[in-house]
Amino acid sequence: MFNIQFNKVIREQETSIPQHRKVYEILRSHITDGVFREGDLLPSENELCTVHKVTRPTIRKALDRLVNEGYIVRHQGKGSIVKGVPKGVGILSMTGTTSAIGQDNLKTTIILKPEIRNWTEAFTFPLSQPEIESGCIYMERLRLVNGNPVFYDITMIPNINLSRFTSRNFENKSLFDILRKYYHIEVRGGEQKLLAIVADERLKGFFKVGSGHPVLQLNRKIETNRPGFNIYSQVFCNTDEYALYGTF
Amino acid sequence: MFNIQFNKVIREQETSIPQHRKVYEILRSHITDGVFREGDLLPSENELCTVHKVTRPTIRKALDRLVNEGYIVRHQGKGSIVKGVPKGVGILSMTGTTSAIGQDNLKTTIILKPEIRNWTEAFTFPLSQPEIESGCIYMERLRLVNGNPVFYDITMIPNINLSRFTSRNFENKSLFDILRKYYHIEVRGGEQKLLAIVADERLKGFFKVGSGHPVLQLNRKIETNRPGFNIYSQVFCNTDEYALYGTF
DNA sequence: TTATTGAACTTGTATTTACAAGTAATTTAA
DNA sequence: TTAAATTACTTGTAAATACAAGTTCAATAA
Repeated sequence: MFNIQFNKVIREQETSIPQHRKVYEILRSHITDGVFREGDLLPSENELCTVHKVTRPTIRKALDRLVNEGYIVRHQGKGSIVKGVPKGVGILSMTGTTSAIGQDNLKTTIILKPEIRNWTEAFTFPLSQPEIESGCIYMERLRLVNGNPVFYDITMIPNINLSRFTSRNFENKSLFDILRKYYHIEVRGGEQKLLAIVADERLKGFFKVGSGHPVLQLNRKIETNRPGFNIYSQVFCNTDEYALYGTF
Repeated sequence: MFNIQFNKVIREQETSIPQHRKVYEILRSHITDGVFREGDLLPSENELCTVHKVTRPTIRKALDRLVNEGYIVRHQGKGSIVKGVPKGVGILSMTGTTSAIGQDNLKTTIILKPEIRNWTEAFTFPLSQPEIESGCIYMERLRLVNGNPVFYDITMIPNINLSRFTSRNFENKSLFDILRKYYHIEVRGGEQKLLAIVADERLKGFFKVGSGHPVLQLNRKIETNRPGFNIYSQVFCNTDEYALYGTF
């Protein structure tokens, strides 16, 4: 009796992260890193139980999340089959262009290095008082897919507790990876507005297109695990070659 | 012992739908129908247990899904708070324009009544052999929001076991409600491609816009609970007045 | 009166147990 | 040899139990 208590305390000292979440993270990384590949059969729930030293409901909670996010499908009687990394989930239901396209074909040119600015509004999204007071980090980037300029995005982040942020290198790196790795900021969800516009002079220059060219515009507010810390971005896409793809 | 078994058998004769799903459906409909409104505190999990005569894990599974779909948020120590019907989830992560906009402001004009056609492809999505062989039901509609033409959509559905389908009335009604109600077909998920185009002659006429007007184009494949039965649709949106809105 | 404590709620996590139901391969009977 | 039945897996559902942890409010002590 006392032993169980004791072990629990020890475990929570180590992490305080719930078991089902840890199992989820492990399995997820095994899929993204290619340990499990598309079509593979995951170890059975009971096997996972013994490996991770938890019970079935805990394993199932981890698997539930993987199903929800599209990493696996489950079949009664057969097992859990890896669907792979939800590819196209990309820019519509995910957060960055990097995760949408994949790092290989994506090159990033910094149009405007991160700098600190004042703001009162972010792409039609209203700001909270703390957000306004802390100011924002402003950045402009052009993304090239296979050498062609496809995305032009403006990012605005509240300047709260982000030491050395403006001096980091964002070329060919995911902003969200950096936020996760160095600042423990994770994306929880968000909202977006989508519209079709005609390229203005600036966009015509970036995308190397003529007059009257249609461009897809995305305004988004991205919510994080840090309450009140939202990331705002405006993305313009030239969809001539690459349509935006998403699943739901 | 025997009694428990017995009750279970009876229950399953009645429905065969899992308890957590039934609770989910009830709570969901209570939110969509306005029994619970935005900001309301849902009955506590224990209260729901006694009301629905199930245990907490079952209730929690139902609530989990409501959280995932954005109907409620939960706060430890406080309770479950109703967020309302996920509005903007609309056209980007949901299925129809009706559910995106709401029935009130939406009027539908049938441009081309449902008719049976042959098909070999559906908006760049490849078709399976059974789908090709069964033919498709083809339909064109124009949707007006507050009197303005905003959506023009083409729908293609495999002609499998849909008796009296072509004679049904689709004006101001959700196609997906009809499929759910009369044919027990439910949407499971789907994929979509998004791009910005310039309005052609036909679209210029529908949307009453001039030359060079940008239009948002959506090609989507919608998967259902009936294996191999997919709905294909192509939606054109005039985003001048109404930007597409979505959450993730 | 004001700050603090504590009790009574709420949801969050986790285990244990049991059986239902689908799948696949093996064994058995024709 | 072939078809049917068995068995040994798999995931799906559900209950009963326990405690952790956050919230709220009323009772208590300063």
